Amino acid sequence: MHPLFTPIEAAVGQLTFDTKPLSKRFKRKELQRDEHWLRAGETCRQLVFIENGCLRQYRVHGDQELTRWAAFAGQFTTSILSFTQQRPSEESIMATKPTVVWELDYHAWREMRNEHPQLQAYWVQTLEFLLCCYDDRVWSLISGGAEERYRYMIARYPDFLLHLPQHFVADMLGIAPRHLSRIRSKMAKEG
Amino acid sequence: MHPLFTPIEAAVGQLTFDTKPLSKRFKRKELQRDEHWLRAGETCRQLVFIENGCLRQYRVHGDQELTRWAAFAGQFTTSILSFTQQRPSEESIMATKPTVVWELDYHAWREMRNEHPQLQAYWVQTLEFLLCCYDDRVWSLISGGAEERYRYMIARYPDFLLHLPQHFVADMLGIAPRHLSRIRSKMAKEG
DNA sequence: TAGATTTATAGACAATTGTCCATGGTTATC
DNA sequence: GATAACCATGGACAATTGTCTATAAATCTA
Repeated sequence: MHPLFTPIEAAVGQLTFDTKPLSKRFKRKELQRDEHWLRAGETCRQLVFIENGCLRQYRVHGDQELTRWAAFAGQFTTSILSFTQQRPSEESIMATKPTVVWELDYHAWREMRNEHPQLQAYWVQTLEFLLCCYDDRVWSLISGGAEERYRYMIARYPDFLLHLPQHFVADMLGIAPRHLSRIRSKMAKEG
Repeated sequence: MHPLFTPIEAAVGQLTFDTKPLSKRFKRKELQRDEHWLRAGETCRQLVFIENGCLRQYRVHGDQELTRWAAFAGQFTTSILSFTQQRPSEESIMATKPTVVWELDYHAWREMRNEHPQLQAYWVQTLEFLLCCYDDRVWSLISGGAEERYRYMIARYPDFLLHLPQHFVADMLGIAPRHLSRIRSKMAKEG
C-alpha cells in the first residue's frame, strides 16, 4: 500500500486536463536482479513507478546492509530526501528481482505541477498521506516490543512477508534475523 | 528544528501577494500547563503556531502514556493524520507549560492555498521537508541500539533534552526511563 | 519558606534481544 | 540435474533492556 505513493493512475483518472503530455514524460527502464537503480552518493533525479518487480531501499550501517523499505508492482518510489532536495543520497535502491520501471524526471515533475494546480494538489495529497504512514510507523517503532511490531507489520504490510526474505523484514522491524525467527516460532506454537 | 514545520514567516517573507488576509486568519489562544489543545477522539481542525511555550504529543498505549514528540516556541504543529485527513485523532496534544498559540483553520488554509499557488508551493516544500525528517527518524529507530539513538537525538534535537523531563525523551527513543538514566550515567563516566 | 509532588538515579533481578554457530532446506546457476 | 549460494531455524550464551523498588534531588504549590 504505502511505499511510496498510491498509483498516480488513480489521480490521473480525476484530472480534467489532457494527461498525455504527462504520460509521455515517463521513460521505461529494465533492471536485472540485484541491479542498482540508485547508489548511495548519487543524487536521485527521478521518481519511479514500478510496473513489475520490486525495489528495495537500504543503507550501509557499520559493516552491514540495513533494509528500510521495499516497493512492489503498482507503486511509486524514490529516495525521498535525495529526490525532493536534489542532494546526494545516503541510501541505495536495488531490484530484488528482474524489474520494469517508468521514470519521471525531477524537473519535468516540477514543471508539470506548476502548470497544473490539479497535479500539485495531488502531490500535496500524496505527501500528506505518506506523512501519516511514516507517523504511524514511528509510533509502532517506539511503542511496543518486537513481537507487537511484527504483528503490526503482518496486518498492515502483508506483502513484505509474502515477497521478501525474512532477514529484510527483520531489518525493517529493527531486530536481528535470529530474533524474528524466534518470534515466528513462538507465534506458531501459540496458534 | 523539525516539529512540525519551519516557521511560516520564512516563507511569508518570500510571498509576493498581500499576506495580511493570511495573517488575519490566525487566532490567538492561551493554554495553561497540562491543558489539552487536542484530545484523542476529537478531529483536529487547526494547524497551530507556538508563540511561546511547548506542546507535547502523546498516545495512550496499554495502561500508560507515551510521548512521541514535542514542539516549542517558533514552530508549527498539529496532529498530522487528524488534520490532513480530517479524521478523529488517536493522539492527544497538551501544553507542558503555560503556552500561547495562534491557530489556523483547516478550511481557511485550504482556501488560501488554492488561491495562492505560492502558498501551495510552500506547503509542498514543508511536507517534503517533514518527510525527510521522519525518514531520518525511522532510520535512526531501526538501525542502532538505544545509546546510538540517544546520541543522535542530542545532536539533532538538543531542545528536547534542555526543555523536557527525561522520561518524555525516553518515550521518544522507545526505551524505559530507567534505561535512559543508565545510558546517561555510562556516558558521563566515559566523558 | 515548608510541604507535597514530580523527577532522576541506582541496585537487583527478570525478560528480551543479539551474537555465534551448526544444521537442513530452498533457490539460483550452470 | 548437480553444485553452490543463500536462507530459515534453533541451541548456547552474552549483552541489552525492562520492571520493581528505594532514595534523594528538584520543582511546584501554597
